[in-house]
Amino acid sequence: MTLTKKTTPKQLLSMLDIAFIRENPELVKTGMLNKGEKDASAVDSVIAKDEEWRELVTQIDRLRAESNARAKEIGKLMGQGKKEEAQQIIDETGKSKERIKELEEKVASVAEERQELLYRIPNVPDDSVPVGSTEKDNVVHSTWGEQTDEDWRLPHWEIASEKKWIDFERGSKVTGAGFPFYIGKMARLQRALINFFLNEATANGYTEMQTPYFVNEDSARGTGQIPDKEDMMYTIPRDGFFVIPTAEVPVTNFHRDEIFEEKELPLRYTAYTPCWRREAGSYGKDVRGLNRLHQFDKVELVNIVHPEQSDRELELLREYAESLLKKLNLPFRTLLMCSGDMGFTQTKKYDLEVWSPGQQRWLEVSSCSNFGSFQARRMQLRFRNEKGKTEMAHTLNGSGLALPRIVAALIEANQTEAGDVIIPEVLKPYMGTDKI
RNA sequence: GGAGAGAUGGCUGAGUGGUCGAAAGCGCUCCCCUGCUAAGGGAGUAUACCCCGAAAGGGGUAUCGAGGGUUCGAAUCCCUCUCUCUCCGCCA
Repeated sequence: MTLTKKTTPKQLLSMLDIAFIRENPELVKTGMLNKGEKDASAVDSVIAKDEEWRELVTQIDRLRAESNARAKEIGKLMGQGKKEEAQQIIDETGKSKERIKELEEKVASVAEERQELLYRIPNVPDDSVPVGSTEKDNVVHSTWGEQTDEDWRLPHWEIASEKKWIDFERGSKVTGAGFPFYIGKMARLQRALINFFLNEATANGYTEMQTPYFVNEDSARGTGQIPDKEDMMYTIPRDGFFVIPTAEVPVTNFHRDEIFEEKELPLRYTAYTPCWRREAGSYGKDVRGLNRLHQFDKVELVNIVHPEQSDRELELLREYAESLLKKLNLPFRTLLMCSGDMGFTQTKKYDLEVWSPGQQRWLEVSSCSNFGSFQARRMQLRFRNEKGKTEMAHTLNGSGLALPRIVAALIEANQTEAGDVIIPEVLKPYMGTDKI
């Protein structure tokens, strides 16, 4: 692994490869429209702007080459003591300097315009992604377990408040809505799930990490939270930090500006962190109980892989996340997200939704995504291929898993009519008890 | 928080205005020699972008923590910022 120095000046940051856009404009436009963008004119604009940029760069490079040659000649003459001849060349040089300066200013502004356009172009969906506009167009990839429907089952917030397991009111007092306290056995259950998920991940080849919970602006940009999802994050303006909305941000940025040897791939990391999300605009039944919080716990999985492996890796990641739900014995379904519902940065995405028998609805507990080279390009995360050339790696991530909705479903699915909650087999060693 | 020192290529580390993208050593790759568990000789070994070329390859520009300035010319001089280390203070 090689650490390169600051290879990501902002004006060079791109998301899709400009060369790829240039060569496949129609493909990129179609992808953009399928993802629900209103128009795809940014594609033509960026190609035109890039053309302009390249012409300017060529001009500047030529002028600089001339200027460098003159400076070298002066150096040589000075060394030989021919001061007058040197002075003659110096006198001739003035004008080209001004011209270069002028062009440099121009190229900087053109580069910025080009970059702005480039940022607006989303990743191209994979061929296997269904074209669609809303969540209704998502395809059910598979389902597992029985979707129970029994009248006596209570929603988790009723059970939890009855048992004094989760205190939303005091959470509101101490911090605000969406910041609950977990108490007693429920705190223990959280800890049990975190340990279970981390142990499963490390047993499956993931390297465990503990990460910073605040990141700087470059990192937020690297994984695409900026400018795409800036409003999702809490900020610490005084120190210029962003509070992480997911461990994906610090973990993926861990290798920013690095070049790997091909044999070092794939890299697999897992990290437990709390996640903070502003969730502006949410309301109603969506935010009831544990359904949507401003702070929640999650174990995240991140893979950095060879481009040829990423399709397969996404399936492995999905199967791994599904295996956790099976071990917890929680019925779920897996959705293949349609083009319009999958987000700006992904090429393909699966959502895992667990069945909530107390609420009679599906709750998303994991999202497994392939980003292709999109994030990698932004972060300059590369490897040296067999020809010795540097190439962008592919990145994937997935939740494995997010806790609150697991807890919700688990409480509701495992409640007995006597009012107990049965602990799933795999969690018993962590809980030290059969039921709570 | 106070005081000081520093930031050069994968690593160590030279270089205080002129053929410096950067000495030397280490590491790594390839070749040669030898033949014995180790050594010797040679060559190569940063990243990004632009131009030419079908390609192989060739030409050019930029980068010595980041940004700006002085100069015909900056790793070297000036300014701002960031980070690291040492000492003091504080602290889980």
